[in-house]
Amino acid sequence: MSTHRRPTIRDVAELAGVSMATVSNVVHGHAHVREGTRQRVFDAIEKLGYRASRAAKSLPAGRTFMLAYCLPGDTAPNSALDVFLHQVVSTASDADLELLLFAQKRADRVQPYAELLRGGGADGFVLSEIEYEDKRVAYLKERNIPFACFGRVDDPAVHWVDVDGASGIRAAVEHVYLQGHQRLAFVGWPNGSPTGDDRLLGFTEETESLGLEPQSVVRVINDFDAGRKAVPNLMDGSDPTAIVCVSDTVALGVMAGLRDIGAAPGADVAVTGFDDIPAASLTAPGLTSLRQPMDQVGALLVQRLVAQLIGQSAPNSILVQPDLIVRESTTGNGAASAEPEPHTRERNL
Amino acid sequence: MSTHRRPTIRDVAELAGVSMATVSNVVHGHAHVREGTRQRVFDAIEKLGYRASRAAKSLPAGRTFMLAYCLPGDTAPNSALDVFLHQVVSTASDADLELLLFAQKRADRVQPYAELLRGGGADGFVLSEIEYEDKRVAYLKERNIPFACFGRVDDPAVHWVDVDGASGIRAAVEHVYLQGHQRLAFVGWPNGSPTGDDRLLGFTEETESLGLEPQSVVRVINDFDAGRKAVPNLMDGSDPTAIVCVSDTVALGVMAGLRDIGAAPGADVAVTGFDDIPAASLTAPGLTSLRQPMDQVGALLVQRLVAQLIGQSAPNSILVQPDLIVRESTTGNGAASAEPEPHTRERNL
DNA sequence: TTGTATGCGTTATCAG
DNA sequence: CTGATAACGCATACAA
Repeated sequence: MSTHRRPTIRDVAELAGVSMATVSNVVHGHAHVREGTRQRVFDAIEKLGYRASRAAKSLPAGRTFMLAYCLPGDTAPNSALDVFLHQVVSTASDADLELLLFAQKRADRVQPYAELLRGGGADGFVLSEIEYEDKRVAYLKERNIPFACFGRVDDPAVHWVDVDGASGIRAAVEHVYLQGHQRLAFVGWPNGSPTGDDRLLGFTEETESLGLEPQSVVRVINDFDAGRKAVPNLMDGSDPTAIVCVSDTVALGVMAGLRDIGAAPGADVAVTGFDDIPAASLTAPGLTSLRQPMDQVGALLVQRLVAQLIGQSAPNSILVQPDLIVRESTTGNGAASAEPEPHTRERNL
Repeated sequence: MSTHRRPTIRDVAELAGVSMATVSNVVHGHAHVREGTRQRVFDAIEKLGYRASRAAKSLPAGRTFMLAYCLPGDTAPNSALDVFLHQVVSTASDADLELLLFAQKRADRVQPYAELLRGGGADGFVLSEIEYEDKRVAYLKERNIPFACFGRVDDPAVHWVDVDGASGIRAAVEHVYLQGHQRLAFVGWPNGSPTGDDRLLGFTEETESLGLEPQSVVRVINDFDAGRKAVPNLMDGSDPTAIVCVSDTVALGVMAGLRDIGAAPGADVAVTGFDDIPAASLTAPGLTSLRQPMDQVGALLVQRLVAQLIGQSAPNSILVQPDLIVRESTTGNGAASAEPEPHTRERNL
């Protein structure tokens, strides 16, 4: 029928035959309350289905009991967002915090934060897609607003969690090396992205540490076609037998590029990616990749944030390790098993 | 330095030399205010960067100025969520509404809604993953709480937006038919999912309407391997030349299954999917699919919701059309161009 | 046209 | 141990 008015603390108090203050005390365990009244209050709460209204709590407390997260802007469709958000929401919920979502409409990365803050805001922010000299970090830090970053920040006072991309790529390099590959190549992103630079670093470090000659590196934007078109350049001189890529999207492009020039990815040339997007396991051959533990990251971020909110100290920066997922693109048997016979019939070309 | 206290309506009033009520009137355009004072108030607001606090507004208004959305539970990683949420958030923002995210922890689909509602809640809900006889729909409707569903509901009073899956599949069937295919098969989901049933309906309708014999149909869960394993059954008797699938995930599995038995998807057997997940364009051959206009859906849902909130009538149900994206899996030239030479060298097998 | 006073639901302070 | 009361920031009758 009609929307039943939500029960207030006064309703509970009347039903239990006590004052509002006593109800509040019972709920928060503040003062010592006689067991008898305590029980009556709990019964009334149960019976009425009472729960303190967020808005009413907010007002005197000066807090919102909400965390906020700004959706990444014009980036590519992000399947990891799903599990990330899930974990953020449910970890926040464990601390009785809710998650407010907002988005940026213009190019200005800071404006939406400022806007939200002016309107009552949130108790803390989860930031992702951190860039060098991130304006948002500066803005929030200056105002003493609690936040935690998914992505490293070069400031010991800032709380952040990041995936160890360098270590991930090192694992990939080691993996293909153990498969017998000596001539590797790296397809990276353009200079200037913390994540991209970090992953490239892992490649350089590990190939050096293995005593390999300097290996060829090309840089492309994070795009299937860009990866595809990079292959001819790559196979120009050094003829690598394994291509380590900065991302799955690029790696899948590279695989297509290899086919373009008549090479079988996985069989002729090993390929690795990063991120373990769904497509990595949905293609033949499957793409060896590095899975980011987005659930861990989400949980840790919120835990860091909560620690700040309750004024509890804790380590400021955490590096989590990605998991190497080995598939046929580096073992060669996938392409074979998926295509037991050569394609002989072709149409339309 | 320290967090500057947010300016209140009182600060604005003092600076402008008027009362709080006047400020409120100016902001809401309620009463007629003399142009001079109006300007002074606006100046003060501008200067102070004032914006009414959400919590303080909420209390007397009995509204939260927030919409809420419950993240889908244990479903597969959903890259469409990204653009969907983006659109929901930004459309809501156009109506000065924010989006609260929550999640369900247990099997009970209703409990998180009840919980949120008890704690102050939200002004309206966006629901997705609608099932037959959806408990949440019943719960919210019973309590007169505004909501809008992504997914059809068999109740003329309920506001919903859905993608026309039947029509999408009809387009796919027509497309492969025009490519010369007469023996089709459909790989669907198990009975009981509104979306799956709808898509199957489109297949049945269109093949009938084209005057084709009843075509074979198999049902599998929405899983790559399930699709892959379905192929042998499919090729048992009728030997279809085109396989229409209920989803991209299944379709990609089917393509792998075809390779398993030595058939080249795209060249030997046409395959279509649904959803246009990123993987559809990241494989060779590319997968012909149907793209759901998630941005449209998100915007329409919020618009429906807002219409309810301001008591404005509007059509309750909207069916949006998916777009057929034709790729090489139904034209045959993709596999060819991507693999100009047969794979002759194979390792490890 | 503008100002004053009250209430929204909660928590915290202070008496009893 | 328990109850009254002020305050949080805002909107809205109502008064001037």
